[in-house]
Amino acid sequence: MCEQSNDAEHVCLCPLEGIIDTIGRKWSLLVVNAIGNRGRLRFNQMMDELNGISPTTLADTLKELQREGLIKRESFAEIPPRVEYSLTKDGIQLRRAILPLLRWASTRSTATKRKCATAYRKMPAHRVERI
Amino acid sequence: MCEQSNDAEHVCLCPLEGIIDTIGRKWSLLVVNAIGNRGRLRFNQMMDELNGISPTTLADTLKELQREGLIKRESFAEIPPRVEYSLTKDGIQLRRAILPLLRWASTRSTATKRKCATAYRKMPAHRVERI
DNA sequence: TGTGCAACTCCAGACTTCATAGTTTAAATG
DNA sequence: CATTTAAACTATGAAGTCTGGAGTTGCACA
Repeated sequence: MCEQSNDAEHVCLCPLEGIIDTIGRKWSLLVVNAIGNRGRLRFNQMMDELNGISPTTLADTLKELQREGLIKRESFAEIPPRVEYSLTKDGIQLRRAILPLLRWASTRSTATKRKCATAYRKMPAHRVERI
Repeated sequence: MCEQSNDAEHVCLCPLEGIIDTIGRKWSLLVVNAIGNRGRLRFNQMMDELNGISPTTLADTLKELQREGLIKRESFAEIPPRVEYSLTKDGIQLRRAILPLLRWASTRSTATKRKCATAYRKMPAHRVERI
């Protein structure tokens, strides 16, 4: 624990202690990115975008992100009911911090696998880049 | 699956499909950063730096990162045996891509919790920044 | 009456992580 | 000669997380 350490050279990683259980979840960062991608997103839209996530996990992840103040949930009293998720200020900053990681993942994937290459060429840059 | 989609507008996240099981692990990114932080690191050094990880998890994570070509393992025939881990070229790029995320985590942590503030002030910048 | 939508919840089984204890090897120590 | 030490793990059993699919709720619309 760094609060007990008096070694000035010690590299303390404990800023992550509070947040690791949130952003360490398998899908957290991708959920944040997906929401930031579109501005606002609904549950089933996320299910479509995040290929492979289960509704249970998505629900858990959304609750956790909301608890940490990274996303905002708004529900509208309509029939059928509608719920929209968007990023908070903190969430927007997190999303900005994730972008290099996602770019790394894309370049790696296209370099090593060559799958989805055409789909990528088709995709307008602002879809990935814009906040 | 994006390879079957002919919708040019569809935002495809499948570059992540191959890598999500690796970087989606709870400690993967922190392990990569810890190694990059120091250049090369040994098992027990990582156990010290990554506060909270268990040896089982660390071993699994290292194997997975190695399998994906992100880190390199070198063992020396000494007594007691010594093993050192370092980043590959790919790993170095990944680490670069992670830095904004870690910086976000630090600012958030100091802003919201005010723990470890002195420890952070003590820490020389190059310990976090250098590759 | 019946179908459909939206946002979930529930469940069982699989996978991941946790904490702690133990293994291996041989030099160094008592 | 017996014990200790050190590093890098492995073993174990329990707890937490993820998966995939089915079910829930409430009301509009056919």
